[in-house]
Amino acid sequence: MTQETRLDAVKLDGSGPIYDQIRRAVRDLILNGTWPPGTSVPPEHALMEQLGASRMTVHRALVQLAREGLITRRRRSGTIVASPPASHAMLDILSIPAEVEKLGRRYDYTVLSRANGRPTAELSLRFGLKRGEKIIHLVALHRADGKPHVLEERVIHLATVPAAAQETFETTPPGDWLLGHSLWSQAEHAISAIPAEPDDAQLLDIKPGEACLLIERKTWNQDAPVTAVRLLYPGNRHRFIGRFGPYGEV
Amino acid sequence: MTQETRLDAVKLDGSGPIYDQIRRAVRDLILNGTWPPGTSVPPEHALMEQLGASRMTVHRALVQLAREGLITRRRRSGTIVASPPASHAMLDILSIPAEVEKLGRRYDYTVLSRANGRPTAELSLRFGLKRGEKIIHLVALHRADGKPHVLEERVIHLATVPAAAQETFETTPPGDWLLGHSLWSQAEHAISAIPAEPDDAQLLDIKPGEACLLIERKTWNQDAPVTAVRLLYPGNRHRFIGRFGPYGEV
DNA sequence: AGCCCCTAATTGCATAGGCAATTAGACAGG
DNA sequence: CCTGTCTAATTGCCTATGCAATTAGGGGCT
Repeated sequence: MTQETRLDAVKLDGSGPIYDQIRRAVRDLILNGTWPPGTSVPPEHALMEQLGASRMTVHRALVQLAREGLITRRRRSGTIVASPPASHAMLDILSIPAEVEKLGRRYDYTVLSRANGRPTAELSLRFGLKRGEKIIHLVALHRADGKPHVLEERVIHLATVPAAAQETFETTPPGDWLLGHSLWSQAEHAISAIPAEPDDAQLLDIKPGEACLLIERKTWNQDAPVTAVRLLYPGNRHRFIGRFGPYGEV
Repeated sequence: MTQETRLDAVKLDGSGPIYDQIRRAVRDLILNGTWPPGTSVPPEHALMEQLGASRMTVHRALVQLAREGLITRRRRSGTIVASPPASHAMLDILSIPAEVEKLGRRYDYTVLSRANGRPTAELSLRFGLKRGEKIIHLVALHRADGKPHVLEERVIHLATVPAAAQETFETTPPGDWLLGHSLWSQAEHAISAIPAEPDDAQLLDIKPGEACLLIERKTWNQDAPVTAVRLLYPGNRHRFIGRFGPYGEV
C-alpha cells in the first residue's frame, strides 16, 4: 500500500524560483529516502496551502518531477514516488541476474572470496580508497547457463553501508543486495578493454590475454562512497548499447 | 547573425494538448533543418497571436524545449535555436579531432582508402547494409602526436547524403565533414572488446590479438540511414566515462 | 456478495493578467 | 568617437480561476 507522508516534511529554502524550491524540496525527500518508492505525495491542494503558493506553481514543480521520472501521477489516485525504472538500460548492468535472465539464460553465481577489514595497498590503488577505511572486499563469478558470464570484484564501504558487515552474500549477489539495502544518488562508469590476466582468464574459461571488456563503476550517496565494482566480461561475447539523439537521450 | 524565421512555418496538428502541439511543431522545424542553429524563434507574443493560444501555453512549450536543450532563451534577446552542445560527452566521440585535442595532443589523420559504389558481401554483413544501396566506404587512421589513436572504418549512405560523392575527405575527416553537411536525429552505439586483427594491429602499432575497444555507431535522420562507423581503439589506452543517477543522467 | 451508478477528489490543461529582471538598441552628451 | 542613460522588448515567474478527464470509493439495488 502507499504509505502516508508527513506534510510538514516539505520545507522551502527560499532561494530561486518558488516552483524550483518546491521541486528540489520534494526531490530531496525522495533521494534521501524520507519518502521511499510507493509513498504517496501530498495532493496539490495540500501543498498549495501548506506552502502558501498557488496551485499552478505547485503543479509546475510536480509536473517537472514527473517528467524526470521521480514521481508518478494519476488523476484522482494522486501522486506517488516512483520506483527507479527497472527497465532502464542502466539497471541491466546494476543487476547481473536481471541482465542474464533478460538474455534467456539460467543464472547462478559463486562467491569466491570475502574479506572484511581495511584495504591492502594494491586494493586502495585499484579502487582509489583511503588506507584507513573499513571495507568489505568480494570476488564473485556469475554464470549464465552454467558458463562464466562475468567476474565481479567489489568493495563496499562499511561506513556508508554498515548492514553489509553481517551479510555473507551467499544467496543474493552483492549488487542486488545493495540495491535493496542502500541508497545511491550518483554513479560513474568507465568502460575500457584490457587483456585477461592469467587468473581471471582461468575463472572466465578463456585464454590469457584475450580481449575483455572492463566496466568500472563507483557509486555515491550524497558524496559518501557506497561501493565500487570492476566487472570483467569475457571478450567479444558482450556489447553495451545505447541510443540517443543529438540533443540528448531519446 | 541570427536569421529570420517565417512565422507561418509553425503549424499545429490538432492532436493532444496545445502546449505539446506547439512543442512538437517547433521541435520538428528544428530537427528537420528548417530552423538551423542560430535561427531566432518568434517571440512568445507573436506565436501567441498566430496560434491563438495564451502566452502561458506558448511559454510552457518553449520552456520545455529549452530544458531539452533545443533552444536557448534570454530576456530581451529572445529565443534562438541552440547548437547541439559541443561540450556533451557524445560529441567527443563524434569528432575525433576534438577528442584528441581535448587530451592536449596534436591531431592528424590519413585516409587509407576510399571506395564509391555498392557494398561487397562482407561489408553489407559487417554494417547491416542492403546490397543495392549506393555508398561510400572509407578507412582512415587518426593520430595523436603522430601515434595511432583510432582506426576508423566508415560507410556513408549516398541516398541520404548525396553531397558526399564529391568529397575526398583529404582535409576534413568524414565524421566532422558529416557534422556540417548532414542532419541526424538518432544514433545507436555499441561498445565491445575484441582482439586486434593482424592488419588492424599493424596500423595501430600494437600486437595482433591485443585487446581493443570497438565502438560501432549508426546514425539516422528520420529513419533514413546516414552513416555507420566502426572505431577501433587500441587496448587499454582508452576509456569512456559516463556519470548518472538512479533516475537518469545527472 | 456482486453489480451499477454517482459523487467527489485529484490531476491536466488553458486563460487572463500582472509584475520583475534583463538587456539590446536608441539617444544624448561629452 | 566613446560613454553613459533611458526605453522598451522579451522572457521569467506567479496568482487566480475555471473547466475537463479520470477514477477510487461509497451507496443502493438485486
